[in-house]
Amino acid sequence: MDDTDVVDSWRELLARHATTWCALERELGDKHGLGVSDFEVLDHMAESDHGKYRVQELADAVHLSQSALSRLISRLEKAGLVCRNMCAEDRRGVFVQITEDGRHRHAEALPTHRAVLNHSLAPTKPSLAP
Amino acid sequence: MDDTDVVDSWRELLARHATTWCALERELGDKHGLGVSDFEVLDHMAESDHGKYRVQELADAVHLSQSALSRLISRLEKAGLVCRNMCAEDRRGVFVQITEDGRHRHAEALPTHRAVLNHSLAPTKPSLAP
DNA sequence: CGGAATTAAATGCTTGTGCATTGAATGCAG
DNA sequence: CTGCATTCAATGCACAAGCATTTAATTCCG
Repeated sequence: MDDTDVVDSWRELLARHATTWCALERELGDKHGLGVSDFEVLDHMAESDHGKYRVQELADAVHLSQSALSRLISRLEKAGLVCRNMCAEDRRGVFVQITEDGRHRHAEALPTHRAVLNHSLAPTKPSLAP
Repeated sequence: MDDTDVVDSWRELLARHATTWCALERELGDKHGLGVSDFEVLDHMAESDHGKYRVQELADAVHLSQSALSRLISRLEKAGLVCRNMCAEDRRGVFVQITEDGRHRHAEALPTHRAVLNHSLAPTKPSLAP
């Protein structure tokens, strides 16, 4: 049994992750004033129409801790991209909802996001070179 | 042209990264008192015999900024796993070298590292199920 | 040779993150 | 109904990471 395979693919994963994340951070930050996690959250919320999410749900989606997400939401809320709503059935829970501004910013940033991914993730996907 | 492919593979990459990184952090931390980046640096230095590396070189290897690595080295140095040596040819440069203790800790942690990778990264590699 | 531009690494500062705790609301058992 | 355990989200706290700056040594060019 050769661990080398796994180690290699882990290293490659790390490299791809670092490169892409970094590029996203730069592009999204410079052009739209968003961090990668910010975008990821908006992206998730923009996907569905109702747009009501529990904090923990979002935390799982973007692979952040509950506390990190709580603060992230606070920042987005302050920026007006998201709002918190009391949820009637369970009053300790909170519904996070994307605002119109949020949808707008997300829509603006989306092409940038896709572009970076295409540029940064494409090379190793299918072999394009004949 | 469908961006969905790229987006999906990015999300999968994020998920794999988060899961694996998290597991490594926990296991390496609990069992050996090492962070993932700590291990990554030691792992890199343990590979070669001479074991002399420039700071920037290591920074590239583990995908961290130069400043982050400078402090990381400081921590490892304080822990006695690594030492800094003046490099004679260029006196602003620094050679970082793994110590015997460092090699020892690395050797101890290596099985844990491999185990986590095998467990956490295997599922999606080759299809084992017939 | 001497001064300007460059490079290596360290440090000040700010920020995002995780862990642990807290506070509030719910659920469950007696 | 009362009390205890559980759950959701927010907050205190500590820390690692990146950016910008600093300090020191080197290189380049006149």
